[in-house]
Amino acid sequence: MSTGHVLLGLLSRGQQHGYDLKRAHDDRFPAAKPMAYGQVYASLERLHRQGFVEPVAVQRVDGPDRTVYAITATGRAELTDWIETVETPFVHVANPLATKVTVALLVTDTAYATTCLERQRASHLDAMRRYTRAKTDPSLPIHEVLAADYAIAHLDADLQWMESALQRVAALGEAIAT
Amino acid sequence: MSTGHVLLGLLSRGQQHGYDLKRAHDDRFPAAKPMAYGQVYASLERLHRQGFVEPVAVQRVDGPDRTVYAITATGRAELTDWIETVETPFVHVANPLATKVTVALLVTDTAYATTCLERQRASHLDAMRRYTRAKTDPSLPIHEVLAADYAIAHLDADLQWMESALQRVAALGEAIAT
DNA sequence: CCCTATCTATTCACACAGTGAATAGATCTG
DNA sequence: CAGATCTATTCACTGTGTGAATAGATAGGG
Repeated sequence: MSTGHVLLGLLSRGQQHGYDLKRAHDDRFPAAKPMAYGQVYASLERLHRQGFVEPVAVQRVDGPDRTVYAITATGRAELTDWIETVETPFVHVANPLATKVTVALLVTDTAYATTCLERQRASHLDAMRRYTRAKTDPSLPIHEVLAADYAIAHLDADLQWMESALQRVAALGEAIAT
Repeated sequence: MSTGHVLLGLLSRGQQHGYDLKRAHDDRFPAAKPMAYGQVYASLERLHRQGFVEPVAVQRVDGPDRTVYAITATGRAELTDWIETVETPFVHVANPLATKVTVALLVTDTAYATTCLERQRASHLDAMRRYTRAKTDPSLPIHEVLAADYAIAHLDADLQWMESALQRVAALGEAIAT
């Protein structure tokens, strides 16, 4: 539950209510997808149920009620634990490109799968160019630079995989036909 | 709904019931996470509700009832549509490594975040070595080869990103402190 | 002055995705 | 013939996320 941990991280800097948490998130993680309000309150409820977070006040200032939450000692422990845990990459390799190629081979033939892969490669190359160009802007904030770095590196990884896959589509097709 | 499309793909080869679909999936996607039975039946129900799939028979041969499903014309259309749709990569860049680094910087300081990143790097290097070694086995089935290729390419991408990030942790920390 | 638009803050109903255990008939094996 | 195993499905539950609805407060414009 990454969103939960992100909220805990934000709360570690001081108590806040849901609305502000959403805005703090979108502010501090500008490259990430904006958090929906519903998501924030649902996550807070889960965190509360787990004892990681506690409502400390209900204020009514300039508007509707706001419930202010604070991180608990347990929550802090959970948070540092999460930060210190090394993410184990790829227990099972979830490869959406391979999934689609395999399904394409199930449904039709090698030529078709090849075409789809090639179109996907073109799209990736295009995205790659966009991110590379974006990075030339010297005023780009650091978050965006790192986001672009990440995108470029992984687009390149996908491209490498697609090259490798294109060379083996025929063999894959045979493996599937049997 | 990738699982739904995979099921449609399997059904495009001929009608089947849930139990066999699960086994066909695990067979044809050996690198993927095995599908839980519950997931299969739930997905079939969703596909049915959407008109992509239809129960065509209830057999009772050598055991309990089995409901056989077949793909519909609509389902076939949906399937080829999905296959032909190019996946748009990274509308929003979801970068779990960056998320954790940012949260680490919110909670503590640059040195701490650096340590976490370095440990993550070590773990990635280790995984990289494992997959590289696995690939030396000449009898490795093609699915596994492609899975290893994918894993290696993306582990490398992560490693590249981590190098880049390590050089900028200080700057990131400052951006966050403000 | 009041009407509407906007901002603040939360809630609700809903959908999808996935897990683990339960159920239950049939067959095999000692 | 008792228990294990295989076949096939269902159930209750959790987590995650979306979009719309609700509702109070305030600011600006005709």
